Amino acid sequence: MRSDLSTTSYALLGLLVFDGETSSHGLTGYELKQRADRTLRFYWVSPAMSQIYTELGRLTRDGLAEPVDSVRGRRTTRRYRITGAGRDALHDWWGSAETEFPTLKHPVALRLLMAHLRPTDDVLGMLEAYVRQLAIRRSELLAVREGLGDADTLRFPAMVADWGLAYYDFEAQVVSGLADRVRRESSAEV
Amino acid sequence: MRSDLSTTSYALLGLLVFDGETSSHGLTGYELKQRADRTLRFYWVSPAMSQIYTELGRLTRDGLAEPVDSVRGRRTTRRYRITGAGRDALHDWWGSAETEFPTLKHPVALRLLMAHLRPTDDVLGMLEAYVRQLAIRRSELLAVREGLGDADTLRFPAMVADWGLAYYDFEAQVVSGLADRVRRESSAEV
DNA sequence: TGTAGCATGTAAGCCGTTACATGATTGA
DNA sequence: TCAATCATGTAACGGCTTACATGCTACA
Repeated sequence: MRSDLSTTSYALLGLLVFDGETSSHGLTGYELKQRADRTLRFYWVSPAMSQIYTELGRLTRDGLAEPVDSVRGRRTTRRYRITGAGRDALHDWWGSAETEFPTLKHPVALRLLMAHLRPTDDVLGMLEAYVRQLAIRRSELLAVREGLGDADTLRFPAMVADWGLAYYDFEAQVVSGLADRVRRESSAEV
Repeated sequence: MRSDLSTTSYALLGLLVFDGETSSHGLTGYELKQRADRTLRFYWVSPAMSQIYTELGRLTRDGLAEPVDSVRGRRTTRRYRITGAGRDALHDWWGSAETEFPTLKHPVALRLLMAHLRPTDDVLGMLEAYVRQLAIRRSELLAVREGLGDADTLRFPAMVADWGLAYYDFEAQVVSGLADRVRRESSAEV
């Protein structure tokens, strides 16, 4: 019953709580990974499969989730549901632990910092590649957003998705501007 | 001479290359940590002291940095400089390894996702606390930006800092908007 | 019949943190 | 003289990834 979980544990518990509200009979580890890939990925992390199973084991040990084995053919799959204790733990975590400041690991910014090491074309190439990646991410997130619709139960996930879309737009705009700045300053030289 | 370093290693090597360009006699681990706190922190991570020393040991073993012991009083401090091989390794890394997409760990977004678990005031309190933290971060980064000035040698670090400032402004604006949305939607209920 | 996707786990190992341990120097 | 800051490291451990291992099911 000891509950001193990592934030990632609570994130997974959060996915289980949403599932619990739609009267399903729970999620397999595999399904949980898919949900994480669709949502958590954009503003937290999507843990590896092995990590998912490890966390489900821990949540079960702590009584925060419960497994139900269901047999289908000669195969037994294990579905997990959040428990009452799990709901309580999630609720408490939300309110108690102070909310840490976001952590950003930004390889593009890191490389740009040292861009004087490389010719201008390399720098522009990297920035343009990032803008292309942003467009892909944005379209993936847009699909998620559209899947959420305007249902009241999903208003907060929808807000988070909107936030993410705005963020990708912001990044694309800033990076395009930086690329212009690099182009201008390099042609001004000689 | 084996060089298969983590991105954090290259980030530190990047700090050493900047230092090398200003004809200093190198940096101590302690000073390197201070530089990381002023710059890397905002878009990568600022490693723990113990990590800094570990990385410096590795860079030295690989011939990418070299230590120079200087005695002052009864105290010997060890200053590190980047080597030619270190410069080459950094240059190669910049161009070779494909630039990964940024990773965001955003506890505010994560909590907002599950905001239906808590009363409106808790949600607003969290969002407002984040806006306050953003203002503090912004002012810290602004001080860094002003310290960079308009020198041509520091134009890329300046670009990155400008980007960061714009990002903090974006976040503050979006989160304020979300708070308004939460307020409106909660007063509309009953 | 074969392959892609569903499904579940263990083992090894990296990266990074906190805790621990130690001591010198500077300045109030 | 006392506290803050400078300075350097080791040990233990947590979180997470990749690699490894295994097998079922649906469908082309």
